[in-house]
Amino acid sequence: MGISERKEREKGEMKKMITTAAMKMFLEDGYAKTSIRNIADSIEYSPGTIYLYYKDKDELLYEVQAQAFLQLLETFKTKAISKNPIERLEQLGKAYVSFALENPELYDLMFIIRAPMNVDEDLHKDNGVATFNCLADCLEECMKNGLLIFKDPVQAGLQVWSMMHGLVSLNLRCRLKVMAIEEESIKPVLFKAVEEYLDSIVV
Amino acid sequence: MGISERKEREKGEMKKMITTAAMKMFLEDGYAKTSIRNIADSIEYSPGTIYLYYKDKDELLYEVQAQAFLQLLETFKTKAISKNPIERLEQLGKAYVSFALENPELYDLMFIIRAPMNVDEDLHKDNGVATFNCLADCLEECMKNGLLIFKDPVQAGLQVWSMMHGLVSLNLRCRLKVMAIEEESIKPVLFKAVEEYLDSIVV
DNA sequence: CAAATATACTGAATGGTGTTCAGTAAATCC
DNA sequence: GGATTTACTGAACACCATTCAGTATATTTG
Repeated sequence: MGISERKEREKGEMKKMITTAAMKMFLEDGYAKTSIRNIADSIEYSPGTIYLYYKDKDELLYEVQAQAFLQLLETFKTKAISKNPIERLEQLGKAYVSFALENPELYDLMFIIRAPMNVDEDLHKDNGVATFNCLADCLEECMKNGLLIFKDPVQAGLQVWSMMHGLVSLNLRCRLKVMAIEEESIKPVLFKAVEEYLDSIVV
Repeated sequence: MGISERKEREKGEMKKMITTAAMKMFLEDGYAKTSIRNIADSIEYSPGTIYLYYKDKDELLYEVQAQAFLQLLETFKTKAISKNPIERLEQLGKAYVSFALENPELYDLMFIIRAPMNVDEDLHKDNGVATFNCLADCLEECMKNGLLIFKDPVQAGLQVWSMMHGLVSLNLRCRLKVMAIEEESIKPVLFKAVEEYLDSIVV
């Protein structure tokens, strides 16, 4: 019967409505300053209704994080298209840094809360994994052709991602202030860092 | 007259009493779960009293952060003592990673909140700067002797710090899960990363 | 079709939060 | 010794996340 299907669909639409409003408000006002009440207000439902669709505020955040990782994955797919794996690696790195610079609040959201993939064994649709694999695959292709200094693919992924994440997260937390880098030169400085670093890991 | 001096001293003692309790509770229960009321309770004063010494909860955090940076600086000074700047660089890197692994809550506290040094022009006693300079000085000495691949000292500091921060912060936010690194091998894997990376930047 | 049930939603209530401020009591000053 | 400054209190304010008895609508059953 079509009724249960319609119900399912309506449930999905409601969840989307909530997450869309939540994402908008998280980005505009920050996670901490966005209350369930505010979200409920903005979609014209009572606060209790949100709890019929999401266990708590954290679960709402996880949903938004999943969407954010998907967004980053999309960026990778459109910006890192070179057939040459080394070139593609640079495209990935710059896409990552650009993403963080252009969506600082979103990037922050993706890394605020500890253990967002803590449902552990659960088959939590993990966009984070898919996004990381985009990088891992590229590194693997580079290494297969002996183009990188790494011997261990785990180390390769760890080090490259750490460098990218380190660059953008130190910037987002304003820790670059201690290096006296002026605001307007941040982007070129970070891009230079990506280029120099990637140059330093090709054989 | 000695009265105002005693008052000054007592004020300082009170501030220390508050920050000590705050640090303890931030580390035990986390920043978000620690309330001004809880802190007041633990030192047996009323909530209002805390506001006579600190403007708000954030200012309390900044104080704790300053102390944490001082603590990291101390770690650097005791663990990075080699005369050889390249050796010292490795000691610094490992000290940094160890510090984060051994004090995860503290490290988190140092990088949770956006713009902690946002009093800007104010001569906010900046332990963060002093700590970073420890690294910057070491890098400068290496570069002066032509031991590193870097040409620009700013890039050197940025890249090295980014790698260290990236490694430990991805770990703290449980983002290493996507690489399927087992819990017990995290420390050796991170140390290996530090060694490999530093090897890759010496000429 | 009507009664029974299931679903979707409400909004007040609970027990918290950061922060303020009138009031009080003690210490210091004149 | 009276006036004033200082240190502190704790109730009050405006929020917060979350829960849950109650209601109204939709669906199913007899």
